[in-house]
Amino acid sequence: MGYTVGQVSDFTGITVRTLHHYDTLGLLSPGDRSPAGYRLYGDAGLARLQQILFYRELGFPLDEIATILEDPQANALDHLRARHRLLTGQIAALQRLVEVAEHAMEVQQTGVDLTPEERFEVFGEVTFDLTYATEAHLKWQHRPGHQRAMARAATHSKEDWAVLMAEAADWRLRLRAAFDAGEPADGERAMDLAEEHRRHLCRWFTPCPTDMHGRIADDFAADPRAFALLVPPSAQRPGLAAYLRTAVHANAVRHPPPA
Amino acid sequence: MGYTVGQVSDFTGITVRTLHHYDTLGLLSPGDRSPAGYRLYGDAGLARLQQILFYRELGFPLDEIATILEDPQANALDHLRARHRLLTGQIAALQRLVEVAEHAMEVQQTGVDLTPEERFEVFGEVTFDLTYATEAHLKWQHRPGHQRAMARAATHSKEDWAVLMAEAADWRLRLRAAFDAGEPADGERAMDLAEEHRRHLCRWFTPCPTDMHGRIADDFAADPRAFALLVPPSAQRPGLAAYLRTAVHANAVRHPPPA
DNA sequence: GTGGGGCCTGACGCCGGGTGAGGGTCAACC
DNA sequence: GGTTGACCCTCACCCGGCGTCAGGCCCCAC
Repeated sequence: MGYTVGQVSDFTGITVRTLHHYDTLGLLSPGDRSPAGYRLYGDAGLARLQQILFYRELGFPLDEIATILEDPQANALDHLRARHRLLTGQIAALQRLVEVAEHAMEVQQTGVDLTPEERFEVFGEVTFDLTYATEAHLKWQHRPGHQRAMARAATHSKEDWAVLMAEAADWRLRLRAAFDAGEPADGERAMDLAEEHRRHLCRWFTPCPTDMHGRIADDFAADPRAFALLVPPSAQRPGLAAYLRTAVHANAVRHPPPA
Repeated sequence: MGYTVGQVSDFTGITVRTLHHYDTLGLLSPGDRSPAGYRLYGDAGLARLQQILFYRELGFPLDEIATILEDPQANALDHLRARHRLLTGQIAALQRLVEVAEHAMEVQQTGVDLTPEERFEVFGEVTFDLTYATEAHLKWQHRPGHQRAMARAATHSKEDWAVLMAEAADWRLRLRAAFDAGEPADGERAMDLAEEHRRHLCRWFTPCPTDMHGRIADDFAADPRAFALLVPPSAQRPGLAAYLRTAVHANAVRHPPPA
């Protein structure tokens, strides 16, 4: 009379090892032992095991299950409430992560048709920092133009990217030359470069009125990681991002957005 | 030149031990060592660490992070997709658990105002199997009358429960007596007992027309755990649940529900 | 030179078991 | 009554992702 570990295992789907484990923990001890030392579980044991499995499913740690079951089930309610809070918290956390993963995937789509070698050819030193790009994506997702820019970027072919990046590289050289030559940030040459950048964005990513352009330049000046996507660190100068920002805003004043 | 573990720890919030761990795993090795053997991390190390933390947040195991980072980021997208599926799956599982927890809490509310001693006094041998009760709650939640019965049960005072359980105990004795005496299940005495049970439910839990009563009796006959809530195992007879079921259905025919 | 902080390596602990190794037990069949 | 194969026992190490000592070196300031 009494079920052996194997039988209990067959009934419940739980492994024999788990029964051993619960026995050594004192969580579920067999009611009896056969002369040969076999564990023998009675109906009470099975009932207790059901309870254990119930709480285990809800994610309770084993020792907490033990206290719930030892305690004459007075305050199971409190434990359940706590678990409920914990579970909903975990759900919220996971949902945030899902969102992050989705944005990361969207970011990763950029240039997805390129082979790794091509990607390296095209993006070169402007390495693709998934960490930051995803964060930025999350930050900017509600800003007008961002979705559109991402969508357009995803459709660029390898040749598009090559042309685009060549233009950008050339523009970078001229920006740095102006900066090094001491051209004033609100002077004509700097403003022309700002305007050129704005048109670059319009052509390749999204229509970019001067006010949007201003916000983008603000981001570049505020966050080095954002600026690094435009000008690789090795090609930067201290103050270059701020210089560009000033030029962009000056250009916006010179060339106000169409009404 | 290069940051020590403590400095990196300060920047990133990660612990020193974790840096050691990642070093021994080969996941993030310091670019250099000081003459004294101190680990020194450069900018490349910090960048890599950022990536690691990004993927770690998403729940990637460390070895998978290693392969993602070693691989020239070709198929990070595949990994992200897999992770996305996994995360959404986890969310769904947790939501099921939350539901279970909610129902368990509702069940546990029954007689919540009673102290453990009172609960024992009142429920006595009809022990409260949270496992089964929660399952039943989930199964029956969309059945009319169930919500109402739970709500009413939650408002019963200790005295209510005492009266209720005494009535039930008395009824159980008479049911068993009829069964033992060989009274036919569709005979008058059995039908009277069925009708008495129906009125008991009406009075204490929810208005219970004969068709609802029939479904309840079906459950008792189909699931021993359900029947155990009405008649404790020690007081049962083989076939008693089926006997009651027949009586209830016979009573429904004799006493059809008001149109 | 000495005190206090930071750094090193090495090793064990945690949770919920999985996965053996090495050996006894049980029922059935030859 | 011996063998086979399925079952059971205990003991003990293994996983991941670190936390947490323990024991000892390094470095700077007083």
